[in-house]
Amino acid sequence: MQDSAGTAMAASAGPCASIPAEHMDFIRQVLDRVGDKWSMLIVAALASGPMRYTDLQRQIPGISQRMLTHTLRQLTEDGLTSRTAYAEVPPRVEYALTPLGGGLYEIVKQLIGWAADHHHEIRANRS
Amino acid sequence: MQDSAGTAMAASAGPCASIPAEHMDFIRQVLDRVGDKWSMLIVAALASGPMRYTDLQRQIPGISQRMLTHTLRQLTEDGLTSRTAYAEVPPRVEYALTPLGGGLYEIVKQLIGWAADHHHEIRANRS
DNA sequence: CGGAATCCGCGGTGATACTG
DNA sequence: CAGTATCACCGCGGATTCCG
Repeated sequence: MQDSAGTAMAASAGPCASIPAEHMDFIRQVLDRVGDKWSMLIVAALASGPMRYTDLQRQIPGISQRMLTHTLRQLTEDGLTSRTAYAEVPPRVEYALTPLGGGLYEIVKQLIGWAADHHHEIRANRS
Repeated sequence: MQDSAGTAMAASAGPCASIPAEHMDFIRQVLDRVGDKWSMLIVAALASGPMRYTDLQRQIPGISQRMLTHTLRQLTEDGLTSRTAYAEVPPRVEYALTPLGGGLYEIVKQLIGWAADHHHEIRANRS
């Protein structure tokens, strides 16, 4: 189990520093899912509560219908989000974070926080 | 602003649930960098200490020279890694995590830990 | 309203060969 | 050893149109 605020990881070639070849596989899979263009944004948007399709579209500027549908389906297939369709008129579909997706959001939240804290340093280094 | 339904996140004190439009931009930039195919893997590999070019190639199975060079350059441009060339024969170049990169690794480490903990659930959901 | 289907460009990615 | 250069692929992702 990895310490939450690891201090001296450089000292030991521990469990995470050198990634075992067996772990590489699913790490890559998770990274590919999480690291695609929209997944994290959707997870972050859903963290404030269930949302409808068009709400997500408004919440995430620039996302196309194709990518919203596609990413939502992938996330739902992986059990990170849930899809609930109400057989009404007009039709209504709500997407929500599952407990699993909520766990991922905890990581995403930190990544977003880190980005907010350090993006100016990164920008400065780029110039 | 006359929002129709989404008053929930407008008043929420949540740090990240509703991402302000101004933040979207650099969040996307960080995600694009961090979420590409190899960056996190290189950061994780470098967390155990400085490494040479060929060491990284051995450590990260499947990465091509092109992508290793390319990603390393991007990371170095952003100040996440440092490049030190020793003018010797044979030439030796060492890459290392900067403090900024070390901070990112703390997040990456948690993401890897999360992946290790839950990848079996994700796999089960996919079937 | 909530999608599905189609077309298509761009760039991320790998393979290979060459260089200092 | 540590790259650079060039080519070619293919699939991500946007725009548009149509369906239940």
